[in-house]
Amino acid sequence: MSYTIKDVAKKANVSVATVSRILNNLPGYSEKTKEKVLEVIAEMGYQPNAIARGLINKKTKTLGVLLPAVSDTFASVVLSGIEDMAHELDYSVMVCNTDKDGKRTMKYLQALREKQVDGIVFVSEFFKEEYYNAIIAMNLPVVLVSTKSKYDVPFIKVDDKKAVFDGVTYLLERGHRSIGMIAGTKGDPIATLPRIEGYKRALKEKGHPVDRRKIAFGDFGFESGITAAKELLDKNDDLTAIFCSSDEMAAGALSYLYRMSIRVPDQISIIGYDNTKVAEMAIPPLTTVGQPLYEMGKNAVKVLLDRETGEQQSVFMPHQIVERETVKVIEKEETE
Amino acid sequence: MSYTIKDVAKKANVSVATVSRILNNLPGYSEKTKEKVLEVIAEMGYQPNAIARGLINKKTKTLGVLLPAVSDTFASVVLSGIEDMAHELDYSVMVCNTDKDGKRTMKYLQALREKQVDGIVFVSEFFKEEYYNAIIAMNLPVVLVSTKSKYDVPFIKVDDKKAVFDGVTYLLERGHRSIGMIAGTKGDPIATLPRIEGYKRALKEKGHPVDRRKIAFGDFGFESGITAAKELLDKNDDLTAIFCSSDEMAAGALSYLYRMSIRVPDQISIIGYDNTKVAEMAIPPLTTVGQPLYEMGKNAVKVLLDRETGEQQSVFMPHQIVERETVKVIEKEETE
DNA sequence: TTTCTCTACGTAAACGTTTTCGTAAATTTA
DNA sequence: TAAATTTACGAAAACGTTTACGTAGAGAAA
Repeated sequence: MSYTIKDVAKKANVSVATVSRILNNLPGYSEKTKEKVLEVIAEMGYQPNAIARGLINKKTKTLGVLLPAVSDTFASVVLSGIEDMAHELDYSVMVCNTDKDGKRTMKYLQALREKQVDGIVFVSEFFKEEYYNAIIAMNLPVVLVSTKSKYDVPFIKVDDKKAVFDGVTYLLERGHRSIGMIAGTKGDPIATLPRIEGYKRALKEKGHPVDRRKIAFGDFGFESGITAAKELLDKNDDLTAIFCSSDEMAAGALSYLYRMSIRVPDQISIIGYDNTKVAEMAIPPLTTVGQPLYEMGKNAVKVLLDRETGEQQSVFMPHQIVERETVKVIEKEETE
Repeated sequence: MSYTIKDVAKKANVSVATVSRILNNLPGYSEKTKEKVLEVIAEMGYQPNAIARGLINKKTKTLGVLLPAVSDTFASVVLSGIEDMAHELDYSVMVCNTDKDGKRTMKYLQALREKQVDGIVFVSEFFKEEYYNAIIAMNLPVVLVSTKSKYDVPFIKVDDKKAVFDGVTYLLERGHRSIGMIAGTKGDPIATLPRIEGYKRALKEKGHPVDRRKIAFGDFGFESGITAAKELLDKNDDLTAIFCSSDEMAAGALSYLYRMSIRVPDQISIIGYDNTKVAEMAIPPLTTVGQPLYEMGKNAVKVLLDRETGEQQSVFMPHQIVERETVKVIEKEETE
C-alpha cells in the first residue's frame, strides 16, 4: 500500500511526532532533521492521509454543494465559481444534484453530514424548513446562492426586484409601452414574486398600467419559454417587448417567435435574465440583465469560510444590463 | 458536538462492537438488543462518522471527477450522469475543474489521493502521461470519458470516426456535394483526427473529392465556430453544408450565418455534434449527431466500480443522428 | 558552578469507527 | 446428563494522523 507517517519516521530515524510537526510546520526540530525528513518524504513519495487528518482535526477541507441540476447552465457557472474559490483555499467540493427533490436533498444532507464536510452551499433552490432544521442540527455553516430564506441564513444574490425594475425601465426608456413578462414558477416567493414586483413597479413609476394578461409563467426552462411566449402573443396583440425571467426562457421565446416568423427585435424585443452562455449564443444575441454568477459562487465560499470565524453577512451582488441585439429602440427617451 | 457510537453504546447498555454490528448488519446480537439500539439511535439522532469509517475501511465511498470546466455544457451533462449513478450506488463525487491546466490537474490528483477517493473519472481531456503515472502510482481505478489514451485505461466514448462518417453520409444522402467541416483543435489525436478521418472516409466512399480548404479548425467553443464558419465561407463559395464537431461551434456557425443573412438551411445546412441543450435551443433547432452524454457518465461510474472486482472493459457508446431543422434535403438519395 | 530556560525531540493518548479474539451462557446433540 | 456447538455479546487493537506532556541536553543567567 501507500506509505504512512510511521514509515517516514522510521526511515528518517525520528518519531512520527517530529514528522508531523515538520509537515505542519510547527516548531520543535532542527534545520538538519527537517531537511533529512523532507528528503525521505520526497524519496518515498509519501503523501499524508487526509482521512486520518480529518478524523483528528475535525476538519475535512471539503464543502458540499447542493444544486437542482449540475447540467443547468445557470447552476453550473455558479458551481464553477464555487469550485475555483474552494480550490484556491485548498478545499474540495462535493456536488449534489438534488433534482429539486426534497427526499433526495435530505439524503444528501445526511451524506454530507456523515462525511463531515466543513460547510454547505445551497444553490438556487427553495430552502425548505426541513433543510434548515437538518443543517442547524448538524451545526454546519451554510450559505445560500441565488435564493434566500426566512431563517437567518446568509445569502448571496442579486436584488431581483431592482434588477427587473432596471430591465423593464430599460425597455420603457427605449419607447416600449406594451411590455409582457415571462415570469418563473408561479407563486415562488423567492424567484418569481419579487421580479413581478419589479416589473410592476417600473411600469407604475412611468405611469403605465399593469395588465395581468401580460404576465405569463414558466419554470425557467427553455420549453416553458416557448409556451409562455405563445400564451403572451395569443392574449395580446400590441406587445412590443417581453421581459423574460431567465435566458433560457428568453431563448424559448426567441424560438417561438422564429417559428412564427416574427422578427426580433424589429417586431418584438426580448430581454433576458442571467447572462449565461445561452444569451451569448442566441440568435440574435440576447440583451439581458446579467447576474455575476461566477462571482456569486466565489463569494459564497468566501463568506462560508469566513463564517467559521466572524459571522459575515449576506451580500447583494450587482446586476448589469448587457446590451446585445434583441431590443429595438423605438424612441429614445431622455435619461439623466 | 455530535454523538458517537460510544454514546449510543452507553445509553443502550451494550458495547460499541454490538452497535457497530447492528449498524452494518452483521450477525451477533439478539433481536431484542437490536431493537433497543435502533431505538436509542433514532432517539439521539446518531449518525456514523464516515471519516472514521473511511480510516479503518480504507474506502471513502467517494469518487473524484476531473473535467476541463464544469460550466461546459458537454461536461456538465456527463457530470450529471456520473453524479446520478454515484448517488444510486451510495457514492459521493468530488468535482475538479482542471481548466485544461496540467499543473492544476496534478494538484487535484494529489488532493484526491490524499483524500483517499475510491476512483477517478477523467472527462474529455487529453490524458497526459504525467496523469497516468500519478494515477497508477496511487493505484486507483480510473476511467476515461469521451477520451482515450495509449495506456491501458478503460474509456467510455462514442466511435467518433464512425459518428462523423454517419453525419456526413447523412448529408451526402440528402444531395449535398460540397460539404465543409469545422473540426476541433488542430492536431488533437483523440478529438479531432478521427473525426476528420470519418469525414474524409464518407466523402471518398461516395466518390467525392476531399478538399483541405473545406476543413477549418476551432476549439469546440462558440466563438471559434464563428471564425471557422467565416473562414470556410471565405475560402469556398459552393458550400451547401457544414459539419461541425460540436454543437457549440455549430451555434457559432449559425450565428455567423445569421449575421451574414445566409439562411439556414435554405442556403446552407448545418449539422452539429453532441446533442447538448444548445442544439435544442438553436435557431433553427440544430440537427446533430448525438452522443449519449448522460449515459456515458452513468456508465463510467458503473465500470469504475465494477473494476474494483473483475476488470471491466472500455465501451463504445452508440451515437445517433437527431434530426431537427438545419439540414435541407436537396435531393433524396435512395438508401436501403 | 548552579540554576534556569530553551530547544529538540519522543511517548502515548486521542479522534470514531471496525473487527479479531475470547468467553459465558444458551442451545443442541448424544 | 454430559459434551459439543452455537449465540450473544465485550475488550481491545487497529486505521494514520495530531498533540499534550515529559525530558535530556544545551545554552544563558546568576
